[in-house]
Amino acid sequence: MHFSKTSEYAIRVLSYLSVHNESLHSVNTLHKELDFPYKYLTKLMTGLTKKGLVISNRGREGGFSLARDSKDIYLNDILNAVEDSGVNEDERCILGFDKCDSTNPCMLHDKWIKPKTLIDDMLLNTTLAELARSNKKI
Amino acid sequence: MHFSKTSEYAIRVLSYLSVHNESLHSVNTLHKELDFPYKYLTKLMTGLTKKGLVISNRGREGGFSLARDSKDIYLNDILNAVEDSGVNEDERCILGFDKCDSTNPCMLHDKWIKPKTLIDDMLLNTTLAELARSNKKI
DNA sequence: AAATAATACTACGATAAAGTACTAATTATC
DNA sequence: GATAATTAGTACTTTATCGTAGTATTATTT
Repeated sequence: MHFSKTSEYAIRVLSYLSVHNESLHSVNTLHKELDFPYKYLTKLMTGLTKKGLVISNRGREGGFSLARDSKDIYLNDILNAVEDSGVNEDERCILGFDKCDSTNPCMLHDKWIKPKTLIDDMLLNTTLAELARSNKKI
Repeated sequence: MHFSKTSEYAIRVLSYLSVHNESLHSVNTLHKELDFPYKYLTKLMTGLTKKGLVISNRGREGGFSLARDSKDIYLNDILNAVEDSGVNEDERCILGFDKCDSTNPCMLHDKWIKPKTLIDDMLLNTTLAELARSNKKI
C-alpha cells in the first residue's frame, strides 16, 4: 500500500515549497534539492500549475510558488491533482464486489470508501502545512 | 488510493474459496464465477500456490482450495503474496523522505508505516474469514 | 492404455506509468 | 535589442502491469 511515484513527487515538492515559501523556486533548484528526474519534474510542475496548486512565473528568474497557504492544501487535493486516486467520489467498492453498496456493504466499505474514516479521513484532513512541518529535513 | 487489479483479483478469489471450501475449484469454475481473465487467473493461482496460500491439485478433477483456515489468512498475507505492497517491513517512508525514521518521523510515519495503526492495522488484523463473511453475494 | 480435464511453464502482446529529448514561448538582466 | 534563464508543449523511449497464447505436465476416468 503506497502512493504512486508521481504522487510521492508531488507531495514532497509541495512540502518543499511550503517550507521555503519566501521565494520562487525553479525546476532546476527543485531538481537539485529533491533529486527528482528533471524533465519529469518539469512536467509535474506544469501539471500542478494547471490544477491550481502552484503558481508559475515564466521567464528568467521565474519559478514556482504555492498557489495558496499550505494550511488550505489537503493531501486529497494533491492526489486528485496528479492522478485520480484521491477520495473515491463514486464509491466503487475497493474490493471490486459488484454487490457492495451502502445497503449491502462489504467489510471494507465503511473503512475505505466512505469519507471521514481511516484513509479518507486522513487524506481529507491532513494539510500540506502539517505534512511539511513534520519533516523539516527535506 | 486503491488496490492493484491483481490484488483485487487475489482477495476476491480467495474470498470465494473461503466461502465455498467444501470442494476444489478449477480455474475454469473460478473464471466463470468471478469473471476474471482466464489465463491471468491461471497465473495468479499458481502464484498463490507457490506462496502457500492455496493448495493445488493437478490432473483431472483437480483444482484449488485454501491452504489454511480463512481465519488464519490476513489481508496483509494476500498483498505480500501477489505484490510487495503489504505492510512495509523495512519501514521506508511512505512519502519518500530520506530522513524519516522512528526517531525523526514524518507526519504519516506513525499512521502508515508502523504496524498496528490505520491501514497496517487493518491489513494485519483483517482476516479473509471476516472479509468473505461481509459479502456473501460473490 | 487412451481420452480428458485440470495445473504449470514459457513466451509474447497490449496498455499504462515513468522518464527523456527537443523545441517553442516568455521575461528579467545586461 | 541580445542574451540567458526559465516555463510550456509535444513527441518519443523505457519500464512495469495487465492480459493472451501455446504447450507441457499431471492425474482421473473410462
